[in-house]
Order: sequence, then structure tokens, then C-alpha cells
Amino acid sequence: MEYKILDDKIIFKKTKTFNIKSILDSGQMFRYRFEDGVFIVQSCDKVAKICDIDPQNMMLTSKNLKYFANFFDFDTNYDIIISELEKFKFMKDALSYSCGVRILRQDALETLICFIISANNNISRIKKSVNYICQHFGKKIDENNFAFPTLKELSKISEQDFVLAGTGYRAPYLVKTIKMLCDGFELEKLKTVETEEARKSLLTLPGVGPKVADCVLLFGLGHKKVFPVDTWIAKVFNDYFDKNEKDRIKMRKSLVKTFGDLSGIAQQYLFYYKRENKN
DNA sequence: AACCAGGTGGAGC
DNA sequence: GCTCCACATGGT
Repeated sequence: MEYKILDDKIIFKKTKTFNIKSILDSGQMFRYRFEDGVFIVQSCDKVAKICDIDPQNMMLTSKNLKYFANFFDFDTNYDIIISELEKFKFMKDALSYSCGVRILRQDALETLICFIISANNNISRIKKSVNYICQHFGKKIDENNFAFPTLKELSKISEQDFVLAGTGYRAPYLVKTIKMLCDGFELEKLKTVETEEARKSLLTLPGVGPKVADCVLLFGLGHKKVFPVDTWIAKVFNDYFDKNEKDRIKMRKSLVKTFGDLSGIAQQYLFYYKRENKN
């Protein structure tokens, strides 16, 4: 999409391919807030602020403009993606409810930890736990913002501390997975291997099952041909495809077959729509 | 007071 | 390979 990187900000036109509220509220990231008409987004040790500047334009300010241009995937043409999605009739409601969802290019480690916490949990609690972990174990960025802990910082967090963060029974999974990462599990390398091989590898980490693995593949590792099936997507599948199917692995395979390379983004639209309109 | 939330691990078969 | 079940925790 069209944008200009200036010295200290990015200016871009409001388009149907970028809806900041839908992007953030679609459950792919947990470190953001809305204050005084401004969306504040955190990723690793970086912060961006996004707001309207006039009826036609928006502005992103940050000390890390290039990082966030990539993070929000400004260089991918979502006009094409949206027109492809429009060809699926059952995407109509989701697209008309809120266009402009994007898949963020998030940090792999941060995504992995956040989505282990996400299992059988709800978004407001996930946000609270992640925020607690950043505030207590991440570096201070400025007066109001804390970084997500580095792997080294994560490795010092005890199981008890993860319980205090409100992660409940997922605390031991977090400790064990972090240990595996410290012991040489090559998370970044999974960006460059085949999706199925990367999935198998992720599934060896404690607290990572099929759903969390797909979220990490999609949001943190850049794999687009995945379809995380959670409770909401399962409802969608039962509504639109097969009322009686209960096996989420089968749902995923069927959905990926239908949507191909559009799987990730289609999933995100359907999740957001279903969760906001619990009908 | 049951049921739910961006499910997973483990036991038993 | 399956099918049950327990699991921490806050909200409805």
C-alpha cells in the first residue's frame, strides 16, 4: 500500500486494506492499547503510535519506522488478497463486517510465548498475563512501556513467577519450552523450512499443540498456508461447512485445501467476525 | 452455579 | 493411533 516514511513518522492514506482496530482486535497480538484516540502498539522492545491526522490520512510515529512498516506488512498488496477473498461467498459477512484486517509480521519468540499462554484462555486474561511479564521481566522502554523479555530474561523467570502472572497451569509448559529454546531449539530457522516440517518441530515444545503451532507459524514465522482452528473457527466450520465435524485437525486440513495461500488471512477475518458477532 | 475462553498433556485402551 | 479427562483463573 502507499505510504511515505519521513524522518520521524509514516504517513499513509486510509484505505479498505488497513483497519487498525480490526487488525489489533482480531486476536493475533496482545500488546496494544487505545489511549486518547491513539493506538499504542508494542513489539519486542519497540513502540508505535497510530492515529488519524485528517479524514483521509493516518500517521504512525515510532523510533523504529522500518521495523513497523514491515510489522504491519505495508509492502504486501492487500487489494489483491481482498478481491480473492471476495470470491468465496461465505466470506461475504466477515468482509462486510470489517474490512482491512492484516496478518502482522510478529517476532517469533514473543508469538510463541504469548500463544502458549493463550491456550484455553480468553483474550483479556492473555493480555493481562503478557503485560505482567513485560512489566516485571522486560526492560523499561519509557515511562509507560516495557519490552517483551529477551530469551535470556525469560530463562530467569520461575514457574512461580509465571503463576503470579496469571498463566495458571501453563506455567510449567512455559518454563520447559524456554529451557528447550535455551538448549538450542532453532525457532528462527523454522521460517525457512516447509510448513509441515516446521509444525512438527513446534509440536515438540511443551504447551504447543496443533492450534498454538499454527498460530506461531502464521503470526511469528511467516507461514501463510495454515489455518489455526480454535473454538471460534470450529463454530464457523460447523456453521458453514459440516455441522457434525468435531476433529479440529480435519477441519484445518479441509480449510487449507479450500483457501490455499489465503488460509491465514481468511482465518483471521472469520475469527474476528465470529468472535465479535457470537450468533 | 455451571459454563466458557484463540487447547494441551497424559492415562488408558 | 484413538477417546476421556484434568488443568488455573476470571468473567458471565
